[in-house]
Amino acid sequence: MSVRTRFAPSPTGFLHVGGLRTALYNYLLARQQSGQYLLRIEDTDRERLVPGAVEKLLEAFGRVNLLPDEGPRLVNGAVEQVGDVGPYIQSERLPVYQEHAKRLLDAGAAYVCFCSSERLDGLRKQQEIAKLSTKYDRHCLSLPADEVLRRSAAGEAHVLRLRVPEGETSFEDVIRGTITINNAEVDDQVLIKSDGFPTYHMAVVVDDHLMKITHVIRGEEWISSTPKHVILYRLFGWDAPLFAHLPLLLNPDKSKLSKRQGDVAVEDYLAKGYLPEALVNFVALLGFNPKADQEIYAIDELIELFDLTKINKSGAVFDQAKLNWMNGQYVMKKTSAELVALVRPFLDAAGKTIDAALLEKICAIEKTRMERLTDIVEIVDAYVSVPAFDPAILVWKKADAADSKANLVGVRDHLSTVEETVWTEIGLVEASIKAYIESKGLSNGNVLWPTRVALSGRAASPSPFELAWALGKDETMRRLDGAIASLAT
RNA sequence: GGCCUCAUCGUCUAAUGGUUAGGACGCCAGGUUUUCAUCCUGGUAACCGGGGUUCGACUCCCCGUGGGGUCACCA
Repeated sequence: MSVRTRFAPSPTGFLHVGGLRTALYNYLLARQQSGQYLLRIEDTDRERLVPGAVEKLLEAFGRVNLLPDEGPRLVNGAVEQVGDVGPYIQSERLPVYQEHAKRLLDAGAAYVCFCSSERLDGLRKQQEIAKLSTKYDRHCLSLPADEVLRRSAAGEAHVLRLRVPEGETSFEDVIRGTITINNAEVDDQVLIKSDGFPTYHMAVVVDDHLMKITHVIRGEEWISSTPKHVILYRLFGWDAPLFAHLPLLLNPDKSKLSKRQGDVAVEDYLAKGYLPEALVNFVALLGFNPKADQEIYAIDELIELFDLTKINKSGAVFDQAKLNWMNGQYVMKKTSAELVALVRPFLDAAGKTIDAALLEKICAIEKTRMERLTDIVEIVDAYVSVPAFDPAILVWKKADAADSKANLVGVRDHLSTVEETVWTEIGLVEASIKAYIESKGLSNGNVLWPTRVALSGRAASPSPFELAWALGKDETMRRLDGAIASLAT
């Protein structure tokens, strides 16, 4: 039997980083086993519908390269669905749930309940005061069939509840082993709401079975409701899939990762200049460790090495500092041309226009200094025009103003006579300046420090060779002249 | 509170009865360099507590403690 996994989010309008990891693991397993990975939209809560949410979700999946094999897909901006077991959007599957609900009802495995939310609230309150577990009291369990018929025919609001059988329920979790719970702890869960929509518990079981899902990989918060699902599988006479409940992603204070303490949406991270592949790599290692001594993994490696049984049981703090480092690793590995393309949108957004050739040179030079793509916005300024700076920083710690000025003049004069081809390569600029220094019997520091500051306007910057190469002859000369003029003698 | 669940450096993790408890991020120090970044070297820092089992426990069992999840006509 072919492995089929699925990611089944409720459409909130963005992709949570925890969701990204869940989707990723589903994807990795499916790819590794040559199976299918599908996306299902769980939009059975009409009150929380977010317009355009599915489109946004698919767009995010596209950007992180985790588009599903089956399910909704974006075609020219519109949502279409591909696959043989659709529809993949639950609100389009109502008849399916109704039909299965009827099966349960006919078999006596579920019952109609007319209790108002007021009564339920009151009941819950009483149980809390009495320190009892808050469960439905089966008030409507034994309603006569004719009364049920009469009241529902009269249009009285009602729901369908699962009749939890006696005994205990256990299931295998690939990550955690056997989990057992006494059915007395399980509530008579609502299966079909009064608006005719199924609850998550009903829909997830019916859909996972009908969609032939073999592995349910989802967050740890679902463990406690899994017994309900297992009971439903049994009542339907179906085999349950394998369950794998992933550890939670945590805030630095170990609470469940939340918006309050930073960004949680993949879209936010991309907007902040993180690369999709870095984000995927980072998130893959939160709760999973393929090799123990390797941090950077290409997606193909992850596919090859992924192993559900190696997933950790405890929650993982989402550590921004390590994400930053990892992103920097990925940025460094980009070619300058790739970086130009990646960085452009951020410059555009900041309203900065810059010559393509210059930008590519900047990328080549600044790559190792960039942690996020947005860093480019600041970096670029110093190349477009010299930042204002205190002439005092032109003076190297082991020299004085007169020496710095003399050396700047010397470098300027030397560069003004140099062949044009020298400006085409960093190495040639370097060789030329170093040959000049040697020929005059000067020291590197005395010459290079002021030259570099003159070109960058900053105490810390790339080397003067890189700067001169990037800036070109004219701008280099202009900056040297400016620095010389600023050093009054 | 009931139920479920988890527990190795600050953080992400390796170790599946015998290791000086390893790696990575961060931090610190040194090297290279005109400076910064990169790079290289080194350092800092952990088995939650108590009982067992065993010749021997981070590893197995029990209890405790602490954390988390969940107790909706939300997913």
